[in-house]
Order: sequence, then C-alpha cells, then structure tokens
Amino acid sequence: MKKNNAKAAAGVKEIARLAQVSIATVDRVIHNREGVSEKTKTKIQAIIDKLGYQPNVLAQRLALATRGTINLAVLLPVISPETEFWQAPRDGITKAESEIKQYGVNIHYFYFDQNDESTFEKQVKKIIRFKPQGILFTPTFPDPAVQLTEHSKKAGIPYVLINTDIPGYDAMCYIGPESFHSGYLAAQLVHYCTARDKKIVIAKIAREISTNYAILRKEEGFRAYFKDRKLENPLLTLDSKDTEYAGVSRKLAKLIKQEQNIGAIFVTNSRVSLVARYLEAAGRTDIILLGYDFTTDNVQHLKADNIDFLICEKPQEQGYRGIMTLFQHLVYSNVIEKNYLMPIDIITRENYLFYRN
Amino acid sequence: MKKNNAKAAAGVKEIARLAQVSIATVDRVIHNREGVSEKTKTKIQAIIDKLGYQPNVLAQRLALATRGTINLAVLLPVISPETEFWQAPRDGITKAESEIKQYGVNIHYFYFDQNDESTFEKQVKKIIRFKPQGILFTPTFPDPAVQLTEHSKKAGIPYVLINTDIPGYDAMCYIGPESFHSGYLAAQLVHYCTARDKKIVIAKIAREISTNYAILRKEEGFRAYFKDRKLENPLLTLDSKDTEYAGVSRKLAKLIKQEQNIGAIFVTNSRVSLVARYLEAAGRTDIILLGYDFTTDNVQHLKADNIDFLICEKPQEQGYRGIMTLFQHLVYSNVIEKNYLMPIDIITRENYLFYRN
DNA sequence: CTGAAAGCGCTTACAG
DNA sequence: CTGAAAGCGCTTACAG
Repeated sequence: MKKNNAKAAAGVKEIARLAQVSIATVDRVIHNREGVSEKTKTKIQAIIDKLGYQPNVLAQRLALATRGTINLAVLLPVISPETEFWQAPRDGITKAESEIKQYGVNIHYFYFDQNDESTFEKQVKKIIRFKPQGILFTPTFPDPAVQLTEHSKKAGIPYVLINTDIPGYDAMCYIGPESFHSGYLAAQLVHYCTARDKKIVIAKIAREISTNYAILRKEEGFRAYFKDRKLENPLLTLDSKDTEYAGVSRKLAKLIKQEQNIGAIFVTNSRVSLVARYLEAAGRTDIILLGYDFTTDNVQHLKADNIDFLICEKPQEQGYRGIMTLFQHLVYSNVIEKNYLMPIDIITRENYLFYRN
Repeated sequence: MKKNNAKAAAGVKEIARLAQVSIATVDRVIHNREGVSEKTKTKIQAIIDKLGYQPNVLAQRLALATRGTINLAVLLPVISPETEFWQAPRDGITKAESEIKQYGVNIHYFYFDQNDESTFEKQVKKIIRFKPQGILFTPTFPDPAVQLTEHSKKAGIPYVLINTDIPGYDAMCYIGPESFHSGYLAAQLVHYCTARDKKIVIAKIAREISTNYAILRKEEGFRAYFKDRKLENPLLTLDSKDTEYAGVSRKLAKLIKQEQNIGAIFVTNSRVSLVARYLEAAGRTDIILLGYDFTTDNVQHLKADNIDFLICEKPQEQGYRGIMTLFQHLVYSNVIEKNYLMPIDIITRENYLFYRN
C-alpha cells in the first residue's frame, strides 16, 4: 500500500477537474443524490473509483456546522448513591457530548426511577412528544420500552439500547454485555476457586428482580455453566428485595448459620459491596465473593480483600459508543450495527488500579 | 452546565469583533505567539476567558492541511509466525495511520530481528539519519535504545516507548503494561486456583531471557506475590532458550517426570501455547496453565481448555495510542504524558469471544 | 441537469 | 505590532 506516496489524496476539486464538471456535481454523485445525468454520473463515478477517493472527514464535519441542530434524547435511571452504577454510562454520554457539541448536537436528558415503572412510562411519553432525532435508553421496563421502540420505528427515529436488551425483542441496536455469558464467566471463576464439595450461593439483591432481564440472564448463565460441566456443587439462592444493609445482612446471617460449607457467593449485580460488608464483619474470609461493577464501594472492598472478583462491562464506553453511533448515523448515514457486545472484564485486587471503564 | 443553550460557541471571529482587532491577532494570543502588545493581549485574553473559548478542533485540523508533511519513524520487531504478538501493535499503528494520513502524516517502518541486537543497532542508525519528527519504538535492546532516546532528546525529537520500558531509565513517554503488576496478578490467579501444597512452575521460554526486561519483571512480580502473602508453594523454574516445540516439550517432560504434584505453570510470555500443546499431548488436564497474549495459537488452546488464563495488555491500543500521542504533540503541542499504563486484562475460555485488543 | 459562490472556524504567509 | 485575504476540503442554498 505504498502507492499513496504522492502528496495528498485527491479531493472533490481534483475529481471535478478530471471530469470537467463542477464540484457540486461531484458532490451529488458522491452522495448519490438526484439530478445528475447517467452519463456524467458514470464518468464521475469512474474517476472516484480509480482514485480510490476517500472523503476528508474533517472537512465534512466542519461543513456540517452550517446545518441545523441535532437533538438527541437520553433516558436513564436517576443517579443516586444507590444507583451509582449509572454514573458511568452517563459519564460516557457526557464525554461524547463534549466531542460533538460543536457540530450542533444537543442531548436532552430524561430520568426515571428504577423502582417505579410509571416514571419510566411518563418519560417515554415526554420523549415521544419531544420528537428527538435519535434516542438512547436502557429498557429497564420492557413494556413501555417496546412502546418507545415501536414508536421510533414508525417515526423513523433511530434508537440505541444500552446495558440490557429487551427480552425476546429484536431491537435496532443493542450496546452492552451478553448477560448470559457474563454469568457463565462468573461461574467459571467460582469453579476455579472453589472446592467441589462446597455450596455456592447466588445472591439476588434488587427490588425488582423478576423484571430485571439482565439479572435473570446472568443467573441462567451461571447455572448453565455448572450444568454443562456437570459440577455437583449445591447452588443455593438468596433473595432480597430489601436493598438496605440491615435487611441484607439479616438474611445473610440466617443463611450462613443454617448452611455449612459455603464456598462462594455470587451477587448478580452491583450490590456485592453489601455482602462484602457483612462477610468482613462476620470475619468470613474463607468465602469467595464476586459480583458486578466498578463502583466506589465495590472497589473499596476489592482493595480490602473482601471481594475477590468484580465483573465489569465498560459502562462508560456503552454510553459513549451509543451516542457516537447515533451521531454517525444521523450525520454520515453510517449503518447502525445491530449489536455491539462489550468485553466482559475481570477485575481483581491486583489489576483494578489499571482498569479503565 | 445548561448555559450553552445559546446557538454555537463563540469563535475567533466573535472574539475579534468584541476586542475590535483582527482574527489574526486573536490567533496570536490564543497560541501565545510573539508580537502582540501587552495591552491588546490582555484585552483579548480577558474576552477569551470570559467566553470560555474552546477552539474548534475540526477547523484547526483542517487548516493544518496547509502545513507540510510530518514524518514518523516506527521501530518494531519483524513480524513472523514466531513473533505474531507484534502484529497487534502494528495493527494499532496502521489504524492510527489511516486516521491521520489525511493530515499529512507519513509513517516509516523500520524492523529488527528480536534475536539479533545488531539489527536493532543498524535500524537505530538509519532512523537517526532519516531525521523523523517523531519516533515510536520498543526498546528490546536497552543499550542501543538509550542511544536513540539520548539522540532524540538532544535533537528535540519526541519519542514514545511501547510494550516495555528501559530498565532504570527515565524515558520521555512509556505506553504499556506495568510488568511487575502483571506478574503479580498472574500469581494471584494461580493462588486462587491452586491448592497450597502444590508446586508451581515459572516457565521462561525465550532466546534472550536475560535481556528481556518485561519477562524479568513479570517473574519478579509473580514471586513477590507469593512472598508478600507468605505462601508456601514451592516455585520451580523452567528455562528454555530453545523456542521450538521439540526442545520445550523435552524439558517439560523431564521436569514433570521428576517433580510430582505440580499444580500450575506460569509462562512469562506468549509462548504458553507450546506448553499447552505438551500438556494436551500428555493428558495433564489437572495443571492450571496461564501465560500471555491473545495470539491465534493461544486463543485456540484457551478455547480447547488447555490454557486457563491469558493475560493481555491491549497491544493494539498501545500502538494506536503511541502514534496518536506523537501526532497530537506535534500538531497541537499537547503535552506528552510520561506514562500511560495499560489495563491488565484477564482472558478465559468464557470471555475471549468478547475481547478487544 | 449543472455550476458559481459563500460558508464552516481556523491558520498562514504576506503586506504594512 | 496588526490586519486583509487566501486557503484547508467539503456542503449548501441559489440561480440558471
């Protein structure tokens, strides 16, 4: 590929010169627009192909500044101490925003309460009324989420799902983990680190477990590993709709008292720090503990050796990439990939320092 | 931060208008160039500050096209089946190249033979004669590497080291793993997966171990973990300057015959697939095997369950980021960060599918 | 169906 | 010390 040794790559001007037409006409051919005679079109296309013309993205973008504003809607859970996880996607979105703001992209944020489906519904309605040119959201509640995707489809509005997809629904674009595999990986780690006569606890700590698809899929993946490998560790379950420490620790205490020989606890979401806190207090350093997400509390406990593994799927990048996907689609008509599955990262006490979301 | 609700952010033109000067003068102040009276400088700066002016990077870059070509030199090992690892940094460099080629950046490649220091020396001389505006290289051989950095320093040429740094040398910029921690992490994984009465083998398979700083540091980190944790697993060593399968397998066979109760083998570089092949042939599925790098062979063995963990430090990103660092420094005078330490990724059979270099 | 011209926001000679 | 003008490579009305 050394042939581009020549000065700069040819641009529209050069093409126009060679084809003996104006650059406007070249532009029309490049963008496949109406109103060019077959003859000149063919001539220009031939030159484009021969030159291997690549548009200068910079110039394209700069010229774009003439065009109007692009409005994007983002629908995410409110960020509270309890939902710190969502800070990361939000950061990624903000990062993308700052990069493309200068090309006239505006992002409008809509927030819902993870524990209240009606707030999600309300925001969906608001977004529909707002008529954005693109939507990024996480379908925490499948029914209203489908409403939004269906509406968007009809209205021709591109959308991107992050973090979770909608069960049994074929969305336009999903950017996030493959949750089943994520659980499967967790099981592998437990398997490697636990003797085979030990009991293993699957801890589900969330107010709305039954509707949380990601949590369910992780559990399925986790169980599937043990089944596929014909492992005989008893798999226990701990369910807690109470997400406060007091409630969780009570349940844990009871379970641990009643079951001997627990080797590992797998927490299916970011609430793993609650379990860590309990195990630390109870002095149970013998139990392998793993869970999800690079939150402050979790990292603290990882550092203190109370958590052994954190699994993390680059939440920040999900937000960043989601916005960029919409932007590139709207501005350059880039095709939107159906799925972009994130890496499933394993974080331990010995590599967390170098991790980047 | 909602105040930017107004149309577009102000640019040089607006600043010039407000200050009642020409945009050329504004430009001079922005870039801190000579030849502006204190008075107008102060006035303009005040307006810049007040407006929170941020240059439009796109326009900046586009305008750059006026300037001449930038020549960068890259010095890497030749890529052969045996050194497949280097394909990844190379890919990252190519990716960066394609992104910045249109701004007049040319990359010139220089290759050396990892097993022959004199080829490295020769290329260093060539590069010095070539007088590039920036250099990216990996200091496989410390002495000639220092020669190159010292020359660059004198000549004011920025350079970036990737993959390994130079022992005891304070380089201008290093992008790569913290090898000591990388070995430390490997030890943690072994510790988690191996009973404490098991013997552990550290396998060094390389023609030039003694000069390979990264390999040495990984081993140090590995040993340090066992020491810090006061673990009593005997640590054995396998040294092989022969990097062919025949030679490696002979040594392995001997070691395994002579030592009972081996629980894990840690290979300090990407040659782990050779050990995997041997263990597979010998039917030793009981030994935990881990090593480095996401190469074709390694991934194959990971998939086949012959390798348990691969540690990987985003070699592609190292190359990409290295070139971008030089570019941004040369073009926008961005300050070069002294160190950019890569994440230390853990890859297993259950997450390799989603990994991105 | 086609073209001339202005503009995106910045940088760079060049002239004074 | 300062400014007017041309240019980077593309896009977009507008005129014909």
